[in-house]
Amino acid sequence: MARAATTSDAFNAVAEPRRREILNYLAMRERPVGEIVNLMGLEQPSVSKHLRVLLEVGLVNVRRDGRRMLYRTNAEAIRPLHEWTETFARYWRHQLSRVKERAEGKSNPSNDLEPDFRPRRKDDYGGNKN
Amino acid sequence: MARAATTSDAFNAVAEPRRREILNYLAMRERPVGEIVNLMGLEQPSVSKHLRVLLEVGLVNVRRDGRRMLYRTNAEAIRPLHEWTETFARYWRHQLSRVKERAEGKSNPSNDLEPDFRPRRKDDYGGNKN
DNA sequence: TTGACATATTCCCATATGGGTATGTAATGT
DNA sequence: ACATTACATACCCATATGGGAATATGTCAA
Repeated sequence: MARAATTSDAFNAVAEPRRREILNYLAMRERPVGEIVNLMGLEQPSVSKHLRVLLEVGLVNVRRDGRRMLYRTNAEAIRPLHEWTETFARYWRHQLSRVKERAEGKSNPSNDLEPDFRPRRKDDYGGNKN
Repeated sequence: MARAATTSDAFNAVAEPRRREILNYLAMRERPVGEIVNLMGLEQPSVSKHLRVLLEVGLVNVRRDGRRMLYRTNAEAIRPLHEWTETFARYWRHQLSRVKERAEGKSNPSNDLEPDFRPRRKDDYGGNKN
């Protein structure tokens, strides 16, 4: 199996930075595709494809206006993400105290391998690479 | 270019449902890898690989305990996601009124192609497929 | 040292990608 | 009907994937 489709849900759709950018643009007001193409330095087809993904997961709406298609962010669809992250809020509010303690000096010399994890390999032990 | 690496940021890392599941498990308390393997129906190597991704983007911490590795969610790293979604909160709070209006009957008969977008293709017009 | 246990890493492969280029299609103007 | 504008799709390709199986590494115990 490969990675899940970007259209499988909002989480996958917003994983792409470009799409988050688009959602930001389209949140304040609806815009035609061409305008987004100008705002971002991307080719029109790429923008259209991103919009398609966003549309499929319901993150944007469209409306036709003559030959233009006016897209707009459907904020409602972002709510599930907000709610999922919200369930962790109580934890980071708790962890604040712990993080502060640590910053104040009680570093744990050798235990606690933290933000940069461990060496991938102790040495080049000659496993057949590639 | 292909899709961005899952390790490029928290957004990409949490796009994978399994990883969100893991984050949920590890939020309440730290757990050894084996326990996660049992909780989810996955092989140990897969779990380790997911944990690696989460570790690289700082979504979890590790601590060694004998031969076991105890992982735990670092809620702090989820905050950026929470904040990004939060910027849309004011929009969905606004849109509520609009959505209600629509539900109450003023449907826009033919304009407004909405949650199911348009036909991909009018007919099979014989472009050389594959 | 040897063995067992707990994890991590490597190797495999099918699949979905995002970008660009080329082309199809819909709506408008003349 | 024809040209033009505004998008959408098709096609190509390099790349990163997630899963399983096999294997390596690290730690403790006897």
